[in-house]
Amino acid sequence: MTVRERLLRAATELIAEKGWGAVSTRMLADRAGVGSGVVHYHFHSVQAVLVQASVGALKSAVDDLGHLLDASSTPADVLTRLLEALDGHGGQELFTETLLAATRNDELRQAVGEVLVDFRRTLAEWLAARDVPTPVETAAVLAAAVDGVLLHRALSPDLTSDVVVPVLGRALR
Amino acid sequence: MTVRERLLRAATELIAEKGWGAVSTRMLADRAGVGSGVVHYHFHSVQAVLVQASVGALKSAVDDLGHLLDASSTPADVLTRLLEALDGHGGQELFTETLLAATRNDELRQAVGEVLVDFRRTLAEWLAARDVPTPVETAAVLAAAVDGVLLHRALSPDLTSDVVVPVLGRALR
DNA sequence: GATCGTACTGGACGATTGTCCAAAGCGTCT
DNA sequence: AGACGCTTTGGACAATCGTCCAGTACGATC
Repeated sequence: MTVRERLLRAATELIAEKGWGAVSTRMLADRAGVGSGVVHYHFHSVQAVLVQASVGALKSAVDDLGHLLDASSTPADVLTRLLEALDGHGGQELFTETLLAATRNDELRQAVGEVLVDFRRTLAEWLAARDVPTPVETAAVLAAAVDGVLLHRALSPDLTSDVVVPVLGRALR
Repeated sequence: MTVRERLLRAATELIAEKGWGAVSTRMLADRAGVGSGVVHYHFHSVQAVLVQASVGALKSAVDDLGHLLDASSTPADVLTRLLEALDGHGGQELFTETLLAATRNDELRQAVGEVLVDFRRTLAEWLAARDVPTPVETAAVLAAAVDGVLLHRALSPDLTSDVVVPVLGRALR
């Protein structure tokens, strides 16, 4: 793994652990096992590291979600896999932190917006092919609802797939 | 308004604007229109201001939501009002930031957890009285879904109540 | 009018921040 | 061997951070 990749990896970990606003140059360098100056050699600012790392993680997660949809047959199936996949893929905090940071950073907002539109379109097509009513609107709300569930799950672990899937499943009929 | 109250108000504004980790002593004092030393006169740390302010805002929002439930008759009605109320009540960012911070602060986690349990119980009772299936689980998922919608709405303003209510409404039948 | 306690100010303190840079390490080519 | 370019290091720099504290302002009490 190159130093650049190690820095991006460190960024995704630290955003989830400490929060977007609490990640510093030296934290990144320490976690990546390099000197502190190397951060500004590969990136032109700390914010740039965070943006590239979080957008990269978001894109790779949405890619996985695309493959996941192909392998799913029922709405309950896709909900279960969706929750599992996002949970594993860097943790819920990373995505929430990124969405929140996108609220305050125009460049990030645009990049995240594109990824989100892409995901909603893929999901809407899947829903439409299975005759779910109002697929476009349902996909948009579903994406948001899943994010909310991941966030709440961090505080109340009893919000398992067993609880979530039947309820959200009712919205997919 | 007392200086203490002005500081708490400033804290809720700044958490939403800048993010939990980016609120500083002098920011708080400036926004409240007081000298910088006064923060540690009324509170024993900056974190304490943020915790008290965010928990207070959360409690008052949940209180309003309780009254709101009394005035609502249909599930679609309660969804619409819920989204409106939370949107106005300090903005979506404040609540998301608070939930995220609760992930990293034990004292805050406990306080937020209690408020959340309280809200879910109230909502579950309302749902049960209207014969919505699995009211407890539905209330938990609904609370999470609404939070997710508010977060996504910050990035894609097209996620209006007109779009959200019909979809989530399907989960309440 | 002197004294007292509460509320508040503004600056000091050491630690940490983002950014930049001179120097050094190191493989490749002449 | 020498020169070159890419990568990395560790420290310098001003700015800002959280916290603390000596000193001031002011109404209430004696």
